[in-house]
Amino acid sequence: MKKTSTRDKLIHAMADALQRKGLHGVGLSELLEIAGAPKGSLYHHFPGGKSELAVAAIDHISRHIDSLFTQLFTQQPDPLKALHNWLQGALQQLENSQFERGCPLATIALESGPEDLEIRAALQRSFTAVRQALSAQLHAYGYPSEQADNLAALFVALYEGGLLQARVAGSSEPLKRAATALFNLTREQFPGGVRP
Amino acid sequence: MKKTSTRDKLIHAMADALQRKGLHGVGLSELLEIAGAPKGSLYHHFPGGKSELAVAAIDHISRHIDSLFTQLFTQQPDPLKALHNWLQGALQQLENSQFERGCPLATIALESGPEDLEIRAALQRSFTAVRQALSAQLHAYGYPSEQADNLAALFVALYEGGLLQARVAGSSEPLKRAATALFNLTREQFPGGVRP
DNA sequence: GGAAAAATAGACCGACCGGTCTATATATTT
DNA sequence: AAATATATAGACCGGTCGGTCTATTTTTCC
Repeated sequence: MKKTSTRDKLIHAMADALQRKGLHGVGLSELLEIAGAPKGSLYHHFPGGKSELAVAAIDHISRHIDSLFTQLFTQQPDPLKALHNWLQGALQQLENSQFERGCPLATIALESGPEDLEIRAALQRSFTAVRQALSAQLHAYGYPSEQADNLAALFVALYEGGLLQARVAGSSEPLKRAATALFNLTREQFPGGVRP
Repeated sequence: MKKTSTRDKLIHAMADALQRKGLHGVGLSELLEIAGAPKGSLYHHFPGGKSELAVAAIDHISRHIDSLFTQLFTQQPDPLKALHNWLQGALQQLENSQFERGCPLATIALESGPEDLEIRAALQRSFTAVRQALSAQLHAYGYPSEQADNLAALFVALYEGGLLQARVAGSSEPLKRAATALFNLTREQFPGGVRP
């Protein structure tokens, strides 16, 4: 009862490859083998070829992050604790994959140039959405919207920069340390001002 | 009176390419054209080919960062202010290049897999050195060494994650916001405990 | 100035890249 | 069942990839 369409298998294969090695790091042949599809299918579903598939994968990943967030913030109403869980999950995934699976969008974000218009647009949409979702939660928690925006950007930076460092180090330590530093700092400051 | 050796021109071309497009984003032909060197010279100076050149470029970049740090921390004894200047400089460079030049090591850090042994080792050395240099400054400023290590990792994450977000956004805003958030937080906490 | 070493030069190579094209099979619709 | 989309299949292509190899020039050193 496998219902996954060829199209979805291609998107999934690309998404996985993006997380592991980035866009330039995967060849079409590898992608097709993983997806179990012939070349004709790829260009039938994605006439734009590799980059159109990449855009579809980015959008897919973006939706996934979205649903992950709503889940996290529902389970844990305190957004700072929810963010802590988010980082924990990402770290878990990184460790379970021998430090291969970091942020699924970071690599292509750095690989892509200004000439890759649609890829860039998709990435921009996704990152903006993440920051907004995060900021909204912080704002609802009590942070003034300006501070919430700033803190959202900082948490995304912690996620990206922390995963990158952990990947290079082959150890979770850098991310854990960075997260500890930030959470210690936030613990001493509450939305309205100083701790009661 | 141009004294730059072919070897150095190759390293420089590679370093620039790594910052702009990463390792897989550049071809040897492009590298050679920029450096104004023939293929024979490349394989004379770097028998290991592209990846050996990449390692040399990483080491070069690492030394550059080192000297930049000593300069920054000499000009500005307060390490937090020095770090602020560091981020400002990186942002300047990003803006001046139409958001093409981010961290020179980040892209290859995400592209490289566990099979790229020497590249990984070079990256690991470099990132570890950066965190250590930074932590030492914070420690000398008064932070207990544990906290200094944590804060160092957080600042590197801010740099990496902030530049990545700014690059994707085509705007300095995300990095500025993240930096503002972090500096506001640190301003309220001093090494020994709470502000006097 | 002549031998040896270092560096430059670029033709050449097989492998693989992303992409196109035609043919066949499978649903879908009438 | 016939007709028509839709999807699968993979041979094929030109271009570029990183890398090798031989020949020549330049520098170094005695």
